[in-house]
Order: sequence, then C-alpha cells, then structure tokens
Amino acid sequence: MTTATQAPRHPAGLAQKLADSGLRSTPQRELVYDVLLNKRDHPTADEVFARVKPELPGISLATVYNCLETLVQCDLVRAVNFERGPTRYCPNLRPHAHFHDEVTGETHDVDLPETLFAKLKSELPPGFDANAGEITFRGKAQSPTN
Amino acid sequence: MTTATQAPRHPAGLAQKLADSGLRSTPQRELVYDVLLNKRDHPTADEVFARVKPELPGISLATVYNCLETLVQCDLVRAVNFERGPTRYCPNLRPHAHFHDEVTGETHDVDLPETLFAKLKSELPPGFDANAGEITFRGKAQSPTN
DNA sequence: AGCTTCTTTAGAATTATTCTAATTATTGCT
DNA sequence: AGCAATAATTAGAATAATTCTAAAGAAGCT
Repeated sequence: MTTATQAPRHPAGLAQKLADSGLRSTPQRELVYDVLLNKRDHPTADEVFARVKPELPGISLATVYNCLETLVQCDLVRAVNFERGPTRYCPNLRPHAHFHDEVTGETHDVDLPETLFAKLKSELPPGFDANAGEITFRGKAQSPTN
Repeated sequence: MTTATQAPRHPAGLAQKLADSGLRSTPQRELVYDVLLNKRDHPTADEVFARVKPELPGISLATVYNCLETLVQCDLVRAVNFERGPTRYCPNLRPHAHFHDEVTGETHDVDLPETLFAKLKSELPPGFDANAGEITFRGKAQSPTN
C-alpha cells in the first residue's frame, strides 16, 4: 500500500491550539510538531533539531527548545524525564506509562487501563490531591513491533 | 549513658553492603549516607554537599557525586528524576511512589500497597518484563506532617 | 617498610539548557 | 500600501549539572 511519501504537514489542531493560547502558527512550530508526530521515539531536543534541520536549514537549536516548550505549554506534547539525561518529548496525549528498555535504550509507550490510573490516585493518602502523574518501568522488552 | 548529641554514624549495613561490592567504608561515604538518612527530603547532590561540608570541611563536590553514585550502585539509595533539574536522592528502599507538591516544591514518599505494584506490572503487554519502576504524582498536598 | 589498589581531591571539560540582545516576520491599523 | 506594534527566531554567551582527569592520600597485604 502506497502511503504518502510526504508526512502530513501542520496536523489539524495545531494552529487552533496555538491560537487558543494567543500564539501563532509558524513553520518552525509546525515542523517540530510534525517531527514528533512522525517518529514517536521520544527524541531529545538535539535529536529533534537534527531531524528538523534538513527541511529548514536555517533553524537554530534555541528555536527548537522554544518550540518544544511552546508545544508543552499548549498541551500538545509532554516532556518526559527519567534517569538523568536530556528531556525527551512525547506527542501521545492519552494517559500512558513509559517502558524503558535497558538493552536497546528505547522508550515505548504503554497504554494502561484508565481504571488503573484512577485506582492509583485513589490510593494516595488523604490530603494528597494529584493532578498529574507519571509511570515509568525499566526492564527488557521483546517488542512485538521488532 | 552519654549517647552523642550526634546523629547515628555509619548505620548498620553500610560497611557490609559496601564490602559485598568490594568497596571500602570511608568517612565520606558514611557521612553522605548519614545525611540522606537523617533528612529525607530528597536532596540534590549540591544540597548533600552543603550538609556534609560542616562536618568534613575538606570534602569535595566530586566526592559527594562519587559517594552518591556508589550508594546507588550498592542499592542503599535510589536516584530520583522527574522534571528536568538535578537528580535527587532517596534512602527509602521500600517500593513507594513520589508526590511532588507543586506549591512547596517538596517531594513526599507515598507508600502504596504492594498489590498495586504487582497489578501494574501484570498490566504490561506481553513481552515487557519490568524489573523496576517509578511512579510520580504532581499536585497539591496538605501534608499531615505539617 | 614497600607495593598495590582504592579513594579522594581540585580543577578542567562536557552536556543540557536558558538567557540576551539583535534581527526578522507578522499583524493590525490608517 | 505604508508603518507601528507585537511576536518569533536567531547566534552566541551564560549558566547549571555532571563527569572526567591526573595527581595526591589512605588502607591493606606481604
């Protein structure tokens, strides 16, 4: 099957979400978001920079940092941190956990049932009111997609 | 009996655990571990350095990093990362989650039932074999210990 | 004591990120 | 269209966290 040779440019919702925050849609922001959507391997800012550069050679690393921060602010992207090391970025907005494969170094998204998240929050001691959470596993994976 | 006004030095187990890994017990390692045990507020390396310095004025920051890394290697301490920022250290070895209070910036340990951790692991897709995990919440806490 | 290995130390080096100030682009008037 | 106001991008400097390096200092063993 012949899927497009071209990645989908400015995906629906980006311009809107940006506008909601009083921000503009720019080629840099579109491209950075695009790159995140098209290879969901939790890249670092440097990796995003490398992927974006061929298409927009004039872009600077500072701009990549700016765009990523903007996307995070607009709730289009999540910043992910575990283990010391650079922040990674993830465009998956569904509640999910991360599985970090110690062999390959890859990070996989793992969908968990909604109920589990609720269960977790409900187990917090009284007085603790969580509005966000992060779950990370570490281990070996024989990914079904390999 | 004149017990020291001093915090308990080299807690039982440290020397042994170090020896198990073929490492020596040193004043620096003991003190760093001590400091972690006595104020369990998930300090950064810099903060540990500041707490350790008055007692061992000659100690260097590099040594603090070394000691912390050593303690982590020996499974006496856990390194904790969430949100970009310096690594924090936690001597609590029981499986537990972290709750990051967005107002005070403090991080609290939260014990969760063993069964929940098991449940979480069991919900992983086939092929994913976790040997460690981390759970972090973010929100507001009216800590009962305040 | 002498040799070996482990540990600490100071400072340099590296890495990741943020800041700054100057340019460029876009928008909204008129 | 022309122009001011605002927003965004850029290069490079600055900062923060951590690691590396090479030398000096203990400790253990024979």
